[in-house]
Amino acid sequence: MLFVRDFPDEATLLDIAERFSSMDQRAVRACLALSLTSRDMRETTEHFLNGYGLSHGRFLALMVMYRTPERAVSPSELAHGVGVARATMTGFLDGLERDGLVAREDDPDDRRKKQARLTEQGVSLLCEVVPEHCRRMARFATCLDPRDWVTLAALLARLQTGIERFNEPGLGIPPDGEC
Amino acid sequence: MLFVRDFPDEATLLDIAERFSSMDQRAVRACLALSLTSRDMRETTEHFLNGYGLSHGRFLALMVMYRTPERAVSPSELAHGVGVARATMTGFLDGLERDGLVAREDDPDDRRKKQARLTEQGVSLLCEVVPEHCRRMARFATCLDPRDWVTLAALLARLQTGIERFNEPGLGIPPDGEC
DNA sequence: TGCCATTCGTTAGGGGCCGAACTATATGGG
DNA sequence: CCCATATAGTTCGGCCCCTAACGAATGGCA
Repeated sequence: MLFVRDFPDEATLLDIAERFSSMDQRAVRACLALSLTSRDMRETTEHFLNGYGLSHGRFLALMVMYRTPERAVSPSELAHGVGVARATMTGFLDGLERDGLVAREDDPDDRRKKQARLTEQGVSLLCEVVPEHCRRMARFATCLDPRDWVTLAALLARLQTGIERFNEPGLGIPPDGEC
Repeated sequence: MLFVRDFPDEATLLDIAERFSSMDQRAVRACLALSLTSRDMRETTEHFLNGYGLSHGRFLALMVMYRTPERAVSPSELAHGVGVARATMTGFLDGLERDGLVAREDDPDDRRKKQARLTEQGVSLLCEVVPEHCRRMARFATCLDPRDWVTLAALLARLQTGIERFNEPGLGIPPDGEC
């Protein structure tokens, strides 16, 4: 959680880690790996999408619309589906509309609402991106065999519940002076 | 890599995951967990640091200076140590200087350079934050026993090398039409 | 029916982060 | 000695993402 995250280089890392005599080196290394791996997964995908003029957030927005071609989707729904704030979705849609991938229309039933709809251009971009994206993911899934994926998920789940405990009342651990 | 990241809710996730018939569900779940866990670790730390008026990046910058009290550190070194661009470090230092935690001085030997130095106020803030931070980390390390931390690190390392392969020449996998 | 709480999308403003370009300085080779 | 090149720190503009606040519209309830 300290160094964990933006990974100064490994040497710097271990140097810092030394100070945490109370913390297991193995945990430090794993946390570092966790942070790095997550970041790299994200960056790789982002880079792939950038090649098509998309960011990850924008791509997810398109995917949510793509999922339900029969009906248009409101910005709020999109925001919820993608996992960003409504204000953020406004920005995404501004960009997507500017690029001609999406059209915003008024909702005839509720005059507060809008509806976002993929344009033909948007659909054809997805037809280009999605299959390649699928192939990449499928390939990535072969890094571990199914048993290991399950193990990984289980370990992560335990970390997650550990993190949740942090956000509960602060069961104090006796201070140990300095680090 | 697709949905992996900003975690639309679990239901949406699995809904999307269905389309990837070629991809193992177990891998999808683990990737989602990976993304979520990393995000939560990060957020928890960030929240803790915000309570002291720090962001994670700023905190790391302070820590890099704290490590070598005997000599001042240049912004470039700091940027490298923390893992951000030089331009980003300029912003951090602006904030830290404004808050009186850091002083920027000219380097007497090289007039291009500056030197960043913790002020007394900066040191005393760290004295307040670091011990608590250590306790938090030590507590977090107990989520898994050492054996499991090692397992986790090993699995993540395998993922990492898998990701690296993505950035190499594109060994094409035959397209499979639609997803 | 009239009013109030809620929801909609948006705007404003902030922080984190980046790359490119700029200025000042340093340095090595001709 | 001079100039090309490299490096330092900064500035600028951009994207991602957030919260807070807003006006417009809605819907439930007195």
